[in-house]
Amino acid sequence: MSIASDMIRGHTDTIILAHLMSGDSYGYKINRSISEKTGGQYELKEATLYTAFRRLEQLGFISSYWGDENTGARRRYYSITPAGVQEYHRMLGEWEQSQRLIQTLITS
Amino acid sequence: MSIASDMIRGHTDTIILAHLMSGDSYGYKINRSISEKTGGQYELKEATLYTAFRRLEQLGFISSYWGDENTGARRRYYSITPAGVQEYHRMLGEWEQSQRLIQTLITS
DNA sequence: AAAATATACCTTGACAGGCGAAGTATATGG
DNA sequence: CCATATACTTCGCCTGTCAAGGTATATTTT
Repeated sequence: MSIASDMIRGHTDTIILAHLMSGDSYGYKINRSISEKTGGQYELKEATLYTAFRRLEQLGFISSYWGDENTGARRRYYSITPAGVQEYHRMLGEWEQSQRLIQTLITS
Repeated sequence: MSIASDMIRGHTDTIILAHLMSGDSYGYKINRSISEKTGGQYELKEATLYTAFRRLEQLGFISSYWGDENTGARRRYYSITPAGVQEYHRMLGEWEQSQRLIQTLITS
């Protein structure tokens, strides 16, 4: 990972929700996907990822169920809920806004 | 303040360095300036601001001296150091990079 | 004259998120 | 049979933010 964690902090949840917008998935795969999408420049740490799942489920933004794999390790799948979809859009809006704000503030 | 702190987190130091790029200044004024620049949408909390000053000075990115006001409250002025200027440019680069990364990851 | 407000700085303790480290379990390739 | 890949989980530390409280001086209001 080459990007500072504090830059991503506050976006972890949105990144996960974004992935689930394209359909149910599970932890390991989501992390793989992030790594691929960024050309290996970024990946969530496992502890961070699974902590985020707990938090998002707690908040009602995602729900989970065990997959019925008959081979390999068991997988816990996650679905985004309607509240999660709404939250995702809200977060996107915040990103747009904060992006402009930060740009204003860090260019001297 | 209407913007989530976690969105700004990781940029506090850069915001301060950016301000000092335009010349020496002191805490209260910098915070005012941030508030004005963002139309009141964002302001650093005092504790956060002064913690950041300590951190940046510790790291050698800024240096401080007491102003010689003969009226009003005393002011501690801050200067950006050469190392701070370098760090500022590095941070700007990180911002460009992470901005692209986040954009990639949060748009489904 | 007293009280309120603005300027200006500082410290303490709590909290939340990220993450290193370690552990559990199954399947596959050498 | 052992290493590696897949897949999930928990514990405890670290760091940055911030609410709350404090100090001190000058101006404005009552």
